Amino acid sequence: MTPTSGASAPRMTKQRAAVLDALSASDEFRSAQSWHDALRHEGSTVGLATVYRSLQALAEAGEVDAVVTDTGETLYRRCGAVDEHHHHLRCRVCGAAEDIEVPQFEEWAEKVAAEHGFARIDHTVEITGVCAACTAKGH
Amino acid sequence: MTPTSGASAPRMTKQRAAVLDALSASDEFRSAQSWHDALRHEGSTVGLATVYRSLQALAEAGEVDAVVTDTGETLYRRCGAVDEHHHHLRCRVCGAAEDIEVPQFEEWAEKVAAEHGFARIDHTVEITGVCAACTAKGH
DNA sequence: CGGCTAAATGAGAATCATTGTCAAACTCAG
DNA sequence: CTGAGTTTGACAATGATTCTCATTTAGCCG
Repeated sequence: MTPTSGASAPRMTKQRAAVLDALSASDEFRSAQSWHDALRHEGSTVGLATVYRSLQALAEAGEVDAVVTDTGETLYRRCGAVDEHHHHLRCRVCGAAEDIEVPQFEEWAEKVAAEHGFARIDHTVEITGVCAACTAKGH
Repeated sequence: MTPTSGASAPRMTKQRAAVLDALSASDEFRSAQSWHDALRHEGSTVGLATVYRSLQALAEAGEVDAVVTDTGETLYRRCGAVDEHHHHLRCRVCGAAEDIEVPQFEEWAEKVAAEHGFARIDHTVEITGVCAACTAKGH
């Protein structure tokens, strides 16, 4: 247990590296299963469970964004800018996503939460709609 | 199909009434399964599938709020005020929720979406934290 | 550098919430 | 009251995610 040392870093295995690599190669939101497919197509033999484990670990470490869709699927994406928390505008037809910024939202959230006695705040802001291309197709 | 008539109102069966009733008796966020349990304890014989169907219908009709937790479970709660769209501040330890209002958020969302060419906007704003009571307990 | 031990992996079974199926029960219009 | 079309309920099916466990591997020790 070595209680004196801090949190131990996870081992760097080739499959964990592969997941990290795949994430870095694209900045789309994709499900764990989808990332797994991508890895398989690149010739990797990673198991689905391993992809899930890696993704979860990365999400906890704050290195990837994780959003839960309304169907219960969890989507992951490399978190480009660690320096600033941002939000998303997602097309509910084609899935395309764009980053957006919500000015003053963080401060506002902190303030309201404090007023209600809440601590350790976290928040989710997702805006969904139908993008121009999909609207043109009649959606 | 009767294309001339508008959307037909769903039939009012005793099980649908029971679901509505249960929802009205409490304003907590609970899962479909949890509501089903509650109904069974009240002596109702509603089936789980029926509870799911009713809850979905109500959510689509805007009569109940539905939020998806980070574990993929969908929680439902009677929506007190139909007149205004509101958001929630939820304790991630004990589940308590309070309604909050986000001034100008709707307009802001519309504007940003329009700038990106998106239409038919919808949004989710959830703030989670640890409430005073739970913080006191060491969480 | 070779060995060792605990952590990580992979294949598939298991789990959980939710949805689909279909015959039987029920609502509502006439 | 009666018929036609909905809705229901029991249970199977699905789909995503997690667990199990024997096997492999990373990283440390000598």
